[in-house]
Amino acid sequence: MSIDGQLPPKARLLRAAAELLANSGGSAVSTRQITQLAGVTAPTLYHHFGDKEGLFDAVVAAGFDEYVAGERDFAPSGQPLEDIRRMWDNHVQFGLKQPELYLVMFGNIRPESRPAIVADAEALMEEMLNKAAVSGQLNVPPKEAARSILAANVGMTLMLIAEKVPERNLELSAMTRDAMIFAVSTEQARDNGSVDSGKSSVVVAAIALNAALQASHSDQLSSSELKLFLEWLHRISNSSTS
Amino acid sequence: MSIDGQLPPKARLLRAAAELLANSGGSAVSTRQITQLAGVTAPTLYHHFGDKEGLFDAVVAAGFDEYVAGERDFAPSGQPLEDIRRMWDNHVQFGLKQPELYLVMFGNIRPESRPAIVADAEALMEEMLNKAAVSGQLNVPPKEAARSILAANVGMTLMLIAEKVPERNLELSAMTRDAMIFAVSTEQARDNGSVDSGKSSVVVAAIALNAALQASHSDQLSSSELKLFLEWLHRISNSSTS
DNA sequence: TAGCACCTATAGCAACGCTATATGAACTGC
DNA sequence: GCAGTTCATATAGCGTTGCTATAGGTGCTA
Repeated sequence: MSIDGQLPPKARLLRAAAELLANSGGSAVSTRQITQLAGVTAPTLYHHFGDKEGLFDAVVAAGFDEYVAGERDFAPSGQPLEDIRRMWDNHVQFGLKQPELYLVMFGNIRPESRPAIVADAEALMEEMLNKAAVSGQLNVPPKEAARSILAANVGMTLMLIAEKVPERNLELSAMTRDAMIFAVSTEQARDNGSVDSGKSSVVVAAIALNAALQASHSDQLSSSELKLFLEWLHRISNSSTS
Repeated sequence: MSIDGQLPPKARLLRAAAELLANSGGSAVSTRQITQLAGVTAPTLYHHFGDKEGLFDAVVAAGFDEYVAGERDFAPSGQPLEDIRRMWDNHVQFGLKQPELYLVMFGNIRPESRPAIVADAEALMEEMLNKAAVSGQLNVPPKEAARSILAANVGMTLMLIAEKVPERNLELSAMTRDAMIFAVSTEQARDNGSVDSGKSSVVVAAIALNAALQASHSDQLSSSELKLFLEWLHRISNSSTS
């Protein structure tokens, strides 16, 4: 009933915490449980991780690597918006496969305090959306698009986790996913065509140019010029989120 | 430093819990804090509410009444989908105005366990969507639509709560809201028209009829006939969430 | 061999949720 | 008017929680 295998105590603590978390069924996990399973006494935990939250952060960081690996594996299909769809589904699958870990990562909301991991996940999605923006497929600045899509993605995943397994309806996720992607994409990026979103082409072009410049680190302008130029573009881009 | 006013201990406990919750800033609130502020000893709490969660449930129930009151005040505009928009905004405003209470209500997710309050909020939205479905404005069964919209609504609200006040961007909420409503509505319900969702008119009609029958408790069919009929309609309706 | 980090254990603190038990107050039936 | 019952609150304390002051052991370098 303990984790051995000649591993150093730090690794044993991490493994014990992850294992207890995965099998906790949602109820709390105590430091005493963790240290006992790791075959270690209390102060060892605090020596290596500072406090309980530090340990959980470390577990989360490991979980995030796995999460990112899943996101990146699917990435380059050449169609950025298609990649966003896969990202969404991968996010949901990650949450349903490891609900307790997911809840620690994305379900621990506190007012005015964004966990680092959420910012990372958002950056990952923004990076992908940037490619869509460069090719003029985005109706909205990538940052805002990423934030909205991820919020809906997290909300949907949390709802699915809260539901009993046989009642989980992944079609709801698919519908919401497509609705969000549709909302942020330009008409030429859509299959069904013929929707006038009311956004002028200059705004779309500004969004695309903004994204392209940030991605390419162009040398054709001095850094101060570039800074001003980017700020100007940023203002135009943001005026699109009416 | 205590709540008096000749109120009975039960009411004082409720008020103390709500006040501490509102000012906790996200950190945990202990039963000892609550009972001390209420001017009462520990067993009194357990006599009236069973346990800590029971007390919080009672606080949440009171908060939910306030939430429902806000939702219902805005309700009957004659345009159900417009009412859904207001519902969404009201939900977000409620969350931003009382973030701690909101987090207890909607942020306490545990695997395979849906809090009663979520089901209530969903029923409230489903009720409203039913009106839209009756008039043929819904592309998707009301239950599924309510679940999806609410999931996105909660996700967006949680994201906004986690952001620092000056950085909260309500336009993201508006965009996501419109995207969700757009996704579940039929073409004739949309302002921009001319989008073919690929749903056949018979499916939309089935959804509308299904909603109308459930709302009216029609007497024109026997209960066994009605049951079979509803099941049949339900199957057609659900085939629309492709 | 001496000294020095590094790591782990012994023992225990304050705070937590909760409860077994007892006492007072209010109502009920005769 | 009084005993019996029920409701409501208090005293005191249990077991568990996250965390730490302190000390001892281990392996490396000088």
